[in-house]
Amino acid sequence: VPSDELSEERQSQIMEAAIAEFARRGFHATRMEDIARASGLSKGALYLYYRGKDTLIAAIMRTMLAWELRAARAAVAGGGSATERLLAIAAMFVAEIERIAGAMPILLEFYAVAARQPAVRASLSASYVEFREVLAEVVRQGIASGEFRDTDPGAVAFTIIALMEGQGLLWAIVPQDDDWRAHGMAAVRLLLDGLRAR
Amino acid sequence: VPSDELSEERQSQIMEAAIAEFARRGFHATRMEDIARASGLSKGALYLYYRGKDTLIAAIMRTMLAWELRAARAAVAGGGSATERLLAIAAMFVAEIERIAGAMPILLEFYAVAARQPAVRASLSASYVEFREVLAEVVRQGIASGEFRDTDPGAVAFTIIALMEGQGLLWAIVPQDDDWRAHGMAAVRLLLDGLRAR
Amino acid sequence: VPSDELSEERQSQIMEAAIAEFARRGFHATRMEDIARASGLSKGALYLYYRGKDTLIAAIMRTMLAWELRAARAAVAGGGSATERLLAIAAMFVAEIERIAGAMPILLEFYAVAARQPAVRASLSASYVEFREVLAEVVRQGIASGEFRDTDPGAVAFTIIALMEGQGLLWAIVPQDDDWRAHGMAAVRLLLDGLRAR
Amino acid sequence: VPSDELSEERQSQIMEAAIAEFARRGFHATRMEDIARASGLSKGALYLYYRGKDTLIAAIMRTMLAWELRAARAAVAGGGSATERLLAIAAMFVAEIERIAGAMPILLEFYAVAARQPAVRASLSASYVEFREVLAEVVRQGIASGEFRDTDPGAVAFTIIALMEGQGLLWAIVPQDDDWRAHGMAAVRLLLDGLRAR
DNA sequence: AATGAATGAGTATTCATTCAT
DNA sequence: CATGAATGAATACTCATTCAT
Repeated sequence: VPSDELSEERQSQIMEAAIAEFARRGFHATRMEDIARASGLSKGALYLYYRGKDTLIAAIMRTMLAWELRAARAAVAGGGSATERLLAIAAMFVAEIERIAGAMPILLEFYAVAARQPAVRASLSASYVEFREVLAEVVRQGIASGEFRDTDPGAVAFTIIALMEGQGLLWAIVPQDDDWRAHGMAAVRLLLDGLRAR
Repeated sequence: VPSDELSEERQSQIMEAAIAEFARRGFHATRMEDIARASGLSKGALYLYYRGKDTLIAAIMRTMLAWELRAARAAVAGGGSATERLLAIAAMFVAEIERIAGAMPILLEFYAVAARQPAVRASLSASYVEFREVLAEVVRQGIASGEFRDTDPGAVAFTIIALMEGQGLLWAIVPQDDDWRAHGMAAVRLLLDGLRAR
Repeated sequence: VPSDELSEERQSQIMEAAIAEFARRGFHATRMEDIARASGLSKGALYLYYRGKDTLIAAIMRTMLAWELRAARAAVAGGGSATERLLAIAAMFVAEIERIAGAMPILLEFYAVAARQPAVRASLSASYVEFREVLAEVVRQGIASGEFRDTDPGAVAFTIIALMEGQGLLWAIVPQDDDWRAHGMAAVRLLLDGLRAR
Repeated sequence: VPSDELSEERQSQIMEAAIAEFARRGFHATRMEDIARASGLSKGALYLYYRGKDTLIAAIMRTMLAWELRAARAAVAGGGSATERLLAIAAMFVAEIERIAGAMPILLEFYAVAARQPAVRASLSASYVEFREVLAEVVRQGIASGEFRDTDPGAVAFTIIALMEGQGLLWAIVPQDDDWRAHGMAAVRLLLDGLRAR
């Protein structure tokens, strides 16, 4: 089990190849040999860096989750009014979906796995809670500043996340709608309209 | 190759067992023998009524899709104002999610499959389009009656569907939140608030 | 287990269908259901008249063997000189091969089975011995009458049979040669020339 | 997918085991696991060197065909009169049959397969034509040298081949006759007697 | 560290046979 | 006699994983 800091390059080399192959064929239909070939390494080398296929899948899940969280925090960190920050998050989400377009099927398989494996579900759930808290805080600030009317911040956060996730889902299934980007943002504006103090 | 009207009872007998097993273990981890045992039939009998595992999965997908569509149409068919009818749809959706609670993991695997198989994606996509049209029509009526302000009906319909799907997704992943039902309806009310003419 | 004399018509009904199917697909690739369909009976009925697939195959073998033997005896029974009678046998053989053309692949599978199963080989062997004796007797008469020179009748009989069987084999494999019939008879004439007293 | 020159040793290792098992039990009754055990390799290794059972069978057929052709050419290549060379071929054939004694049932199954599969039949047919041409040429030389009387060389070649094949067939079926070797050669001498110029 | 040949557990599917009606 | 739904044993093939080199 190599541990050189430098050869963790191997790990991402493998993960990159794995993501590509998993996206193309799915977790189950992708053989370790496919990943080996795509990574330019040997089958045996894969097991030098990951304990096995399941471990590799789990590592990918962790990584993708980290990406999303990082992006979300970055969006919230930006300044501006509560409305502006929520819009920024929405925009980030839409952009993120487009960025990992090819890997989207993996996300869906990820969810499918999570729905069944408590351990996987737990980490996903944790990051959801964290994300929800981030959003709720923004909403809370909006209410405090008189920008939003008085509503349950948790419910609003839940709604936004559900909306974003649902958009990602539809995007993966429905034939690429040109209106996709517009619809995504329009959806959030509708929400914000409902939220605005009158 | 039995084809008696009466023995289509076998088909649902098998499908019922298959849904339970698939939900518990997933498409791949479920062996035909598991389904046989759960259905009280023999392995061979399964193949008397379904050409194979894939065919069985496809049949389940079709059936679940049909359930959803039927429920949606029923909800819209109810009378009342546009707002009332959209709320009815939302309530139906929440109820439906609870009804098929155990089968939810199947839906996620269903999406995962759809994201990769054009044929599956096509039917799912078609039912999405149909559903969107149903919702858009309600929105259009709401606008005509002065109940809603003037917005893009298609965008609103897209938003509602995304919201519903996202809720289902979160529901499957996040530890059963007691606020689930409340959140789900609150989310739609937020939307309707944003939609209401002022 | 029906035993009416009349319903042994069923047996030939089944055997006829079985021969056709076996010839088309081979012993192994033919399913009992194929035979049932071809015979116009139900799968269960087959087992009313034959204990099983193997029994049916054995019955077919017995029947085909009986055909050949009957034809051989008929040919020898005809009058004429030894040469004429041997030619008659050869002609009969050629005709027989053409008659059962469609069933020829069955004969080859028959041999393949016989080469491995002692019981099957035994009956085939017995009929070979009998046939050889019939031929040897004709040769013996030819020698006694001064028509043939003095040779080992058994060796000649063996030769003729080998020649006939070999012709059948080649006929089944080699693209239908138009010269087939001519070659077959020419071969025997060559033999008879070698046999003739000088 | 090993391809080293060295590890084609594996291929013959497997083929050798397969021939033994196929001869004992037949193509169909032999399971891949039987071959694996007999070869001292694992089931998986078999598929490393042959795409599957059918491929393995086809390879064996090709190999056995090549053996026969090589032996035939070698026999013809020997010098001597036409009569001597034809006798050499016959002797070679008899020897060859004895050499592959254990594999004879495979040859019969081979023929059974060939009678049904055009592709297999084609290669067998091609080698038959080639062999026939080799023999016909010897006969032609014998006629030219005045050793044989004037006959159709093709018919003679056909006759010899049929005789040889028929002998092999009988040998596989009939209880091992001690006279076998004598009969085989006697049969050819009869033919040559018929052929000799007078 | 890396390789890739070897392993063998795991499973969908087929089909001869049975038996309740 | 006849049916055909039901059974379950049997098997080719795949692929994650290991380990000698």
